[in-house]
Amino acid sequence: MRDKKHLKLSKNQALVYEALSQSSKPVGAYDLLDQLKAHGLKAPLQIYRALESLIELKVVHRLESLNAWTTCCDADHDSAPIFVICDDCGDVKEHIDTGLNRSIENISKKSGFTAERPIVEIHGRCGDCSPKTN
Amino acid sequence: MRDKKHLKLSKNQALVYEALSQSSKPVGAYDLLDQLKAHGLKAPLQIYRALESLIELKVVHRLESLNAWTTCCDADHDSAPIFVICDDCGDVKEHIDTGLNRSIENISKKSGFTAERPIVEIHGRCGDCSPKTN
DNA sequence: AAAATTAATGTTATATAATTACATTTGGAT
DNA sequence: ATCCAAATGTAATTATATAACATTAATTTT
Repeated sequence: MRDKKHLKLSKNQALVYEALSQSSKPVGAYDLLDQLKAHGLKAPLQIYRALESLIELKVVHRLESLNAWTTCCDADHDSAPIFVICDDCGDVKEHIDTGLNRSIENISKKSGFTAERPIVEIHGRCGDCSPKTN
Repeated sequence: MRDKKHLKLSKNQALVYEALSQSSKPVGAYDLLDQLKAHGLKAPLQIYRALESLIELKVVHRLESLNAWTTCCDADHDSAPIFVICDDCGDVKEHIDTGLNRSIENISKKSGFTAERPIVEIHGRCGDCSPKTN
């Protein structure tokens, strides 16, 4: 999102967005709640609602395979976000790949399907965590 | 998996696999439990354990974005299973696509990543459920 | 500025999904 | 027959997410 800086977020949205921004890794809803209790938040729903609107605004993504959320990279988001997840160190990187997007379109077209929310989460080992070493 | 027929499954594994086979859609763990109570199963863990081993055997997949499981199609499973999910009628189809697999490999290679468990779940509308109609 | 509307919040309770811990049984290998 | 690994049984608990209802804040319309 180009104008993350210019977004006017509500109090809870801003708190949740801040917390996600400051984490190097995706964060779960209850972890967010724990952190934000210091700021007066008390109930899971406050977190879930903030996350929902941040996703709507396209500044946050949910990682389905982790039950966790992360801030969006700055890329064009008509295209599918691709997450590469190291199961060893927990590092997660967001990618954009035109080839993969084309494949999704091809697969959809072939079957008369309309892709609206493509989920791509690639689990494995990052370069720093040598594969097959646990 | 080519020899699904020749798999020797344990009692609980067979029950869960049967139940999944007979469903046209992915099924949740507690739904499976409800169905299989008639056959004597009583606790969630019996379901989760059976599912775990069936995944190990590569005859069942978990759909991360649905918290549900489905039987594997017959395709080659060195490649990533791709699920196309209609959010209207709930229909789910498994695809194999060499292009998409190549993309995953490319993305991985570029960043020194080793892909071990690629998750691709494309949500949208199938041909029968006209898009933008809800 | 008052009224109307929409978006966001607060709180409690509940629903849904998955795992931990511990004890026991079964099936196949040696 | 003994051993070992895999599978099972059961209860309790943890983790994740939503429903329901009441209230407040912000924005738009008049």
